[in-house]
Amino acid sequence: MFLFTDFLELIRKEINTEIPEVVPEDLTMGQDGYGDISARLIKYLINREDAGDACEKIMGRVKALEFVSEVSMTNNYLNVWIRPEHVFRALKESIDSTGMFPDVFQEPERISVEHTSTNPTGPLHIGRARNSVIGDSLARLKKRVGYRVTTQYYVNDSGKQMMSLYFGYEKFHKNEKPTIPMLLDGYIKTYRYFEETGSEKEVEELMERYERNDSDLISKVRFVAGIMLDGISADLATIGIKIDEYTWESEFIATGETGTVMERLSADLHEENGARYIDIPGLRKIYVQRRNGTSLYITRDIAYHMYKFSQYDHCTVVVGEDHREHGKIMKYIMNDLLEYTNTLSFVYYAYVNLETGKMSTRKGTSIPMISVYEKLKEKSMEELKKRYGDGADAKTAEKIAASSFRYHLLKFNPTKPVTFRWEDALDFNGDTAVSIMYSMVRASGILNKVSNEGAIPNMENFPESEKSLLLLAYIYPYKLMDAAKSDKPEIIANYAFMLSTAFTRFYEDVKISEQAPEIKNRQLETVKIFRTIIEDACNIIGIMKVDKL
RNA sequence: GGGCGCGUGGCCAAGCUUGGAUAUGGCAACAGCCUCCUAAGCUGUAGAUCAGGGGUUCAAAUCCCCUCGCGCCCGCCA
Repeated sequence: MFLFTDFLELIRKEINTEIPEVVPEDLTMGQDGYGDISARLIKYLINREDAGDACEKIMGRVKALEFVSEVSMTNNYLNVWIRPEHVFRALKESIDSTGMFPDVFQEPERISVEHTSTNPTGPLHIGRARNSVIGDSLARLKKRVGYRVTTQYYVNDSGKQMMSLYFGYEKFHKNEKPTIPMLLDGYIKTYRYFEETGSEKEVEELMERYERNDSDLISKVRFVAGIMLDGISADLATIGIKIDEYTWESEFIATGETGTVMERLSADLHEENGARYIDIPGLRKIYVQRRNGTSLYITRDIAYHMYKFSQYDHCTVVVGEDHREHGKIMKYIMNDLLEYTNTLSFVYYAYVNLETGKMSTRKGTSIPMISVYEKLKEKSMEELKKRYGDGADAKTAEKIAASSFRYHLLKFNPTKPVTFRWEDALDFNGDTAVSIMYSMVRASGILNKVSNEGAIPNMENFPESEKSLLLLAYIYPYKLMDAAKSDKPEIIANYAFMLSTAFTRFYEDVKISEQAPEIKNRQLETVKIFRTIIEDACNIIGIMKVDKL
């Protein structure tokens, strides 16, 4: 996966000669105020008679490592101080030779990340955008650690909501040239019409025709859905998200794949009044075919996953928390019933609420992602004008808007419900994309304005602020591995903010342009290291690079 | 009713997977810092019964049980 000098492993090897049970998780770096690296040995030492002896030996061995300057043993923790020049060199060598830290090599696994997959019944709203932001960052993260990644959007064009969209167009706007606002209007009116008439019969009929593979209807529905979908893709593009593959759910009906699903599941099928279901241990009956022989959502989703498994070794799906049970069922069906060895994982997120309550496209209470983006752009432009007057750059405002939007939705643990507040979304201070971008701009400013005078860099006298920055930069590979392993892109978002803060402290602490040439040259390299890593991390979480702020 | 998720300073979060040394940040508040590589920044002060109770352990924000509060799911919908 990664190729880099692993100081933690080198220390662990020395510890293992005395305490073989110590695992990588027992060592932490730069996480607390004790040593640069700390090894938690208490649980191995507590019942050991020769603990003192073992510690003495470990300290001697670790101290002898070339990159270690000091060791101590406090409260059964081994604290190790690192010579910053070794960290500096490890970072610099990687960046000089490969342009990145850590260096990566390609993994053989092919991974699919499915995200967004919203019914194309309206523009992307901020709730769904949370899905997109998480999914896209996850895909970028998996790519960064070496996987071959494809992003996917599963277009649900065969359910009640899609039929309602089509029905709304036919009933309220027939023969007009369809546009997104018009379709949305028809959709909202349709739901009101259902409420007034107390019947959804017309749409149910359409659903049945659709299920029966009525090609004329399918092409008409697809046409209407396609207009909405183009709008969604355009919305996604404004925040830097491109989806590699769109798969239409109706395909699986048209090609007969849902029939294949029934065949493959035949050994596990039960029948009730002509409908078919499977039993999931500890759960209710899960119906996979209606009495009238048509397929259900889960049937088509199984067909979709059979397709995905034919192309990818691992599939990750980002879905709302209301799909938790569905996810569990899918895993059981794919791995236990259909006996696939491909792996399937789900990332669940809680919905975005408004202070006034829930969002709903059909009730017209959702906030479109694009309107938040526009407001962000507007506010960025105001701020830029304060600084540059007429020289304010609209492209920069767009990048600020896209980055801020993404960061705002990504930085929190997806399991926590978030309440969208305009004042928070439009804040550019503190833990925000802008302050991270600002640190990059400052780094670039230094590199552009302060020149290297050719002296041999001094490898001593690292100020604390520089050392902290280097140590934090150095733990990037661990953060990447941690985030990729646990499907948590927010770890990278939190890290990016920490790293940018460490840089800003260094920046405030040391005036690089005024340093002696041999210090200055080293510190310019430190800035370059920071810029390389922060750009790398920002690329994963979708924060864009700007020249000026 | 059953299942799942969440509960950390006034507000918003990190930490929980793998129990261990002073619970980490941001916003808001207060006090400072721009003739100096961009102050959308930095420094400092104040602010926490880690929802409550019980248990396991030498050690619990972290693991287990119970209670409370909030959210989600429990369809031949998607």
